[in-house]
Amino acid sequence: MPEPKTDLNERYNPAEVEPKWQATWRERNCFRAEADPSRPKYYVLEMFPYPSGRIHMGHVRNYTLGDVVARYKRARGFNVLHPMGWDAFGLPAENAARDKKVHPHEWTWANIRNMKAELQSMGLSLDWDREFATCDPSYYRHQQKLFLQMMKAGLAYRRESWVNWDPVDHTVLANEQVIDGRGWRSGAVVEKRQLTQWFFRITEWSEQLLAALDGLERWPDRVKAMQTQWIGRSEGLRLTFDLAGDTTAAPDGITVYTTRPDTLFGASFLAISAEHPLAHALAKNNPEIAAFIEECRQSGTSEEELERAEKRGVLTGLTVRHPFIDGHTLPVWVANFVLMEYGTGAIFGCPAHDQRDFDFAKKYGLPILPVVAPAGVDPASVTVGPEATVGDGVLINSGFLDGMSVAEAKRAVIDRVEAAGTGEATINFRLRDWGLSRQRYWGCPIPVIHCTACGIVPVPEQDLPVKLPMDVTFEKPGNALDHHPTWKDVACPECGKPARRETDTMDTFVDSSWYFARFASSDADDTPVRPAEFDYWLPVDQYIGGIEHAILHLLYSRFFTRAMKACGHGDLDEPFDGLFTQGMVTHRTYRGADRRWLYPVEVVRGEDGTLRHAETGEPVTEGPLEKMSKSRNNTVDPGAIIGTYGADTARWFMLSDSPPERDLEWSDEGVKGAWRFMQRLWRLIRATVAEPGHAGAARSEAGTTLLQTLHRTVQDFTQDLDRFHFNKAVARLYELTNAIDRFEPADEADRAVRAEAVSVLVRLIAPMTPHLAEEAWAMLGGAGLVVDQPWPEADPALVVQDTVSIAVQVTGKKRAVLTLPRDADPKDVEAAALAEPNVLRAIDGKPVRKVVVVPNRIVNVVV
RNA sequence: GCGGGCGUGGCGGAAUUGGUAGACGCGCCAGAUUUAGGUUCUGGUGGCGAAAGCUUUGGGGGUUCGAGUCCCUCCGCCCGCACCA
Repeated sequence: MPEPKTDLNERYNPAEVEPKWQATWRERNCFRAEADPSRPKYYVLEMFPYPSGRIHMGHVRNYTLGDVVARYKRARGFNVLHPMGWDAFGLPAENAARDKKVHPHEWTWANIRNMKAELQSMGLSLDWDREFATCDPSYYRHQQKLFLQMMKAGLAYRRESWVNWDPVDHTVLANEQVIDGRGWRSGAVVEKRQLTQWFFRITEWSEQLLAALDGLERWPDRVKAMQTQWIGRSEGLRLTFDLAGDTTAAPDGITVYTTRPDTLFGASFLAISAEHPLAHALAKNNPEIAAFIEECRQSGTSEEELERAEKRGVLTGLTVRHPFIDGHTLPVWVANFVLMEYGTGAIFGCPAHDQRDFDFAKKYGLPILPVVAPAGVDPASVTVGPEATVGDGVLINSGFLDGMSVAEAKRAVIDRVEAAGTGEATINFRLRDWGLSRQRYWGCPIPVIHCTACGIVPVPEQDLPVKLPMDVTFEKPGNALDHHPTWKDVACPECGKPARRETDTMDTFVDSSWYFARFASSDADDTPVRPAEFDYWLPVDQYIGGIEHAILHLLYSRFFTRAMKACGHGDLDEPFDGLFTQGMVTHRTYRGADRRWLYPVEVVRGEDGTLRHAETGEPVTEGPLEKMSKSRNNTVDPGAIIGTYGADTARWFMLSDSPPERDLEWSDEGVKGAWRFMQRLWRLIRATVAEPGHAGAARSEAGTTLLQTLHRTVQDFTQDLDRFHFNKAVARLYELTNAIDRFEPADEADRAVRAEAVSVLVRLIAPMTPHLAEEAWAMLGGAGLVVDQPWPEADPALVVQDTVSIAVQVTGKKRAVLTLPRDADPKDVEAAALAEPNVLRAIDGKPVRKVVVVPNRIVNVVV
């Protein structure tokens, strides 16, 4: 027998093993994907990174999850597409240019080179041949082409509107990019400005974008709920009130939107937004209104301020006629709580049944007339309470509506208004068109030319791409394209006279709205996407990324996919068939004596258990778990972890313990645990290689048990991978490893069983720790590479156990556990249960009223 | 306020349609190996109890032979949206 002791103590060395297998995979083009209609495809995609310079733990988690799926599906026989690229436009490059005097182009490409090397050290099964960066003209020229096609189709257009202006980043932001009144990137309080901007007509598909959410069965409910809310569909009535008396101020009347037409008889005023055109017109001759409008503009829009803000308004002096009550008029107010962006920017107020109208009426002494008697309240004795009542009930004080339910009354009012021709039933959406103009240099140029004679002229296709000029400076704030001395000067393509290029660039979310489609044919020169490859690879079967894109990127991509279809690119509505949103990677935070944030590596735990600074020895206070971020200094560098422990350890730790959709706490102990397991597997594999055994002879009972454990593990592990239960899958491999370790082979046949178990274990673990698996596969003498091995199949005959343990309860309390043959006769099970001394003691001579026998599970004796 | 989700040991977390609560890992305790640290191995580890046993899934109630799981109710936490008419 060989003496393996010294060999066994030899450590697994990832620094040597991992680059070796990465090189082998690369040399053999293992992960190159080719469209092949004869094979089932599987498209795995993780949200592509912004090239900030370094990868962070969030990337490691994201790409580990995706890589497990990609490698697993590959072993299951799918033709897998698993590409990677770079979301490379964006403001940080311009900030770097300003601060470090390096051109955004240089900065970005240097970052890409660095991050690519880091990603490659993770051993991801990526098809790098399809790589592209969105800042490359070979990508954005196609985006410009798509833009022009969308313009032609009426899906991209230019108009003047109120926009969100970020005073720090000096650019406009889309509604989706304003979070609680602040810019999503800069955090600056957003201002309102009136500018002429380019928009995508996302509202074209409001209804479809909402309805199709139902069909996205493999999307998290949370994300669908957020998009539903964002799209914000409501059904109501658009109704025009005519002015009473002099109608010159608004000859066409004032149109309001309401979802409660049933409460029309309870209306006591009309209110228009301070941004309403009528309010602006009236302000010209009414200083009070002008002052109020100015005041409204300056008041904040943050949640907190709105909470405190009082409902306020000024009278316009106008009155309108009630459509159903002859001779009844309502005053018209300008009010601070009416939004111009929603509905028509005007409402009728029914104080009894809307809390805001109620507050407003209280303040200004307006009538509050209840018109809905809540269920269970006598219609004859309805009183005005301290709050508005908003529920269902029976209509009162409402003429022809009296006695109807809310739903019936809504219908009746709509019918009558439509018959009179003063309004119509309307479906209203909260969703606004997507403003895509950005006053920044480092983005995709919008390919149009402004000509004083011809207007807006698209850049002719043969002139694409409109490239960014390289000779730009960033000393002045604002748009470097605008500051460029000559770039914008161009001859009009139509009349040839001097004209001016559009200097706005596209929102970087445009770049990421179709990159997944480009991956299907990233080398296509003449077209954004080649139809055959688009049809074969799309949709993405499994998309993986952070929840922070629940609305932004995921909604824009759904719009873009429809827009591409409308422009003749593919026949697809929904880009992502399955979506998985991972949790964040968190870490403890630490602060030094002067409250400054400390890096985890600066902190040590002393012998007395207290935390101290590693160098200065000053006391350190431990803060809460927070998302890893530079502002908290609680980041851990993936490069350092991979350098010390190897990529497989980092990957294994990412998959262990925490379910992938939840936050994961990064801890040193956890990483060490993962590292120990890598070493343990390594020893097990070496021991097996040293004593492979011979199959054929009759195996021991313990050997059979091990085989059964093995096949059950294959079955359960596979199921866990299918369900994204990676933490449970990891636990099953621990259990299998424990079982193999505990197993003491009695003879050559047993050793062969162990060798078989280890061989299967290596194939199961390969998607998670691919380098170790590859090295082990080679040592075990497996043919070819482990990445090319088919997925192990569980033998149904070996999955079932011969014996089962059955708990025996007496009136619900466990008193004994029986070990019996599987599927034993219930009568025999009952008899065995009633023969247990512990059971008899618990029965204590009382009459047995009933015995419940659940086959192979439990017996409950009721006394 | 509206919408989504959650509450299980010291910690992360397991528990098919209701059927042995606490798998697996981390941490901790004890022992062995090692010159020592580290590594590795063995055993233990929800709580109370010497033990038999009792008790335990945020609190309370219910349905059931049987509830972490279903129903009612209360409490607490997280996430998203929000003057959306």
